Amino acid sequence: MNDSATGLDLATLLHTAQAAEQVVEAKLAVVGLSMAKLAALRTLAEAGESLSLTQLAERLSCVKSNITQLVDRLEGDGLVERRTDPNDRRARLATMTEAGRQAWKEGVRIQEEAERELLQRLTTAESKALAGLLAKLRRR
Amino acid sequence: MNDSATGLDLATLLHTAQAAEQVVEAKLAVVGLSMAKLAALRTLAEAGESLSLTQLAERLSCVKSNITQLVDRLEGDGLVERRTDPNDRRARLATMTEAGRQAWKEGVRIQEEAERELLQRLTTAESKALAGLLAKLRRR
DNA sequence: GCTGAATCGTTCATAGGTGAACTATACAGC
DNA sequence: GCTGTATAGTTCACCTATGAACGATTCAGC
Repeated sequence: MNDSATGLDLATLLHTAQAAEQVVEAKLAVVGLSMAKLAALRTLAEAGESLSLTQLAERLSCVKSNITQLVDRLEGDGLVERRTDPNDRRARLATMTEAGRQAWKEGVRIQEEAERELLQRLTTAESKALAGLLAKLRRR
Repeated sequence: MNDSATGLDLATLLHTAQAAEQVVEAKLAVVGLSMAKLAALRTLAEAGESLSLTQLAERLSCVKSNITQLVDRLEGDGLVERRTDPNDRRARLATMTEAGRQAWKEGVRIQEEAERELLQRLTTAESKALAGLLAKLRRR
């Protein structure tokens, strides 16, 4: 309706991102994962050690109550365990189980494949251009 | 982690869209609206008449159960009313109230202003380029 | 050592989204 | 006219996300 001069609006950006997300989400669902769960597993894997729920919340850029629920679901799936922190009795440490490590590897494989497939539609130059434009939108 | 050659990944696209959405969402929240609510009001306004919940679901590209809840909230806010359809006793027609029409106008104003502010960071040529790249990603 | 402020995780209410199951109604074909 | 199937909307269970309030700890400063 607006900006007919440029052809770009927020709805387009949102819709494109959402569509891309749903493609990946659907592929991950086959192995019982979601992008939220995979992001948590990846964070734990990259940390190389257990993380408190607060650390997890910081690294995933979300609030603590969200992590409480996400770890509940991951624990229900047997991918993560809550352990007590010997140094701080307030804290709970999220620890990946062996099943969690397997799910993480499989999930990363699926996600990277889906991503490659999606970005294949753009040439290298186009990908660079898109990355630059998105960075400009994100600034500040 | 991957595609270091292009600098683009799905996370970047998702994050950019999400950040832009939150900016608009925050401004709409000031007048008690959200993008979901505004989209429903806009759809009713553009239709120029009452729409069944199924029609609303189709035009908003979401499932019926979502519309049930969204209209519940809009009705709670006094922006929309559920009326009976004289031609089909199964259907309920979502009708904008006068308050809904006011909220729609105000919401559109806020959203367009936020959008203009955001897209100001790009030149006209860049906007066109971005629109084209997004369309390429969306195709199929 | 005690006390008050900060931090940790949980719970709750709210918001937005999905899909499956259900009731009520409409309608085509016999 | 009846019957079976399709459609309309709701409810429910689930997932993801936020923010406020809360009990349990920790810890700085006195």
